[in-house]
Amino acid sequence: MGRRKADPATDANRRADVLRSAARLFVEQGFEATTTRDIAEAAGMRSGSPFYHFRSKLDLLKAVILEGLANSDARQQAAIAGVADPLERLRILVRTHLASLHEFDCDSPLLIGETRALDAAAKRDIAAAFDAYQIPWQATLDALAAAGQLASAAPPVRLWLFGMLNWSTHWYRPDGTLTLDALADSAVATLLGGVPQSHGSAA
Amino acid sequence: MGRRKADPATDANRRADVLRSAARLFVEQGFEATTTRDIAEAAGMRSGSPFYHFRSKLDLLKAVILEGLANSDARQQAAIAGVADPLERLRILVRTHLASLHEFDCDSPLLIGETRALDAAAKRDIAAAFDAYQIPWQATLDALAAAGQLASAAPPVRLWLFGMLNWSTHWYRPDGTLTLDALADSAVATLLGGVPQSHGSAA
DNA sequence: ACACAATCACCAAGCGCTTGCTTGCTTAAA
DNA sequence: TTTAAGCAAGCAAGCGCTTGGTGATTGTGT
Repeated sequence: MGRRKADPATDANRRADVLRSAARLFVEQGFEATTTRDIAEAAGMRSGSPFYHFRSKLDLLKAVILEGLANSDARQQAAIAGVADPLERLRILVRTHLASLHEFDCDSPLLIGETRALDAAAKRDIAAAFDAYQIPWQATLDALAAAGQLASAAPPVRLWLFGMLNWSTHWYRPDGTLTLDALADSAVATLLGGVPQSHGSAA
Repeated sequence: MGRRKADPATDANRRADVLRSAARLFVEQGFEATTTRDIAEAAGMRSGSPFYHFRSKLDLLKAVILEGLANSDARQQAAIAGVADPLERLRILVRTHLASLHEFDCDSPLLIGETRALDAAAKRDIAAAFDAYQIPWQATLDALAAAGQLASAAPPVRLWLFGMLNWSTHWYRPDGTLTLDALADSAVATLLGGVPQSHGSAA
């Protein structure tokens, strides 16, 4: 029994199934705590089959992170397209970033912070992709600083901002009362030091 | 050959040696990537000996985190004793926190973010200790908000702040040009939205 | 149109190694 | 003599990964 389904459209996406199963498990329990058998089972395969699509578990991790970064970048570009106001752009960037972090129903989640196991070469590739991801952020921060809405847009500010947002995976629970919209507003308000500005609902 | 050294003062601290070796390795390579054999070797023991002092690897992790939290709390309390100005208190809290994160030459480092492997009971104990650690922070933020130096001291603000600082383990390199003092100034300035205020040196 | 080779995607089985942890014993100190 | 602190050896389980084979699909020559 070589395969289960005869639908070629489904068959062509089996590699993507492995990728997505791995992504979800890596998010939920971390890279090291996830076994390749877990991934295979989640994708409806036997224990050795993921290695037909990926050379090693580390290769799989690298692919998951790069694909997550690419998808997040695409969503981000689409979201800020045509938005000129830097403050609105910042809010959108923050909002989509939080979505990529917490709504892993979407194509593929952001998995920064799980790169420790990777070798230097893989880290470099991921860093390059992340640099591209950050370009609109720095531009927006620069614009805000030029407009006097932000005291400084020096590089550490961007890092602090990403720290705020990325660390939210350690405490934010999507099933709680705080929505991602409210979370985004709060983050932007905290960074800009102003009074939280709600968008359509009172904060 | 039951032991190597006959110095009783040294002997009494063998358990602490295991603790410290584990702490350093957990910081450097993460909990899951560190084997109990690594820890034993770092402490100058055979592979099974750590289990005389700790029931399990998870028990060891819990002890490491709790001791790191307790030491950091003690350093923090000592640092802010007698400091009345809330802005200066914030800077000291941030500075000592960054030191606990990055200078693991000190007694025992902060190891938040490695709790995933622990069971619910251990997580509760650690959360309780961390709540105590956060008390001076919230008080200081409240004072700053009352003084009009901070727009809001609502709970998420404290979480954003800890996110900023804790995430710095992913990018800050102590051997770089940026000192911990400058880092602390930058973080405080970013949070308060003002111009970075240097303490004794130009920023 | 049809035989047939090649290929794709996967399974069944398991290999070699590492892991956390245990057991029985030993030595120095109290 | 008893206890504290550790060693030497190893066990059972689990790990990433490999191997050889198999049915379905695709491509090719006639």
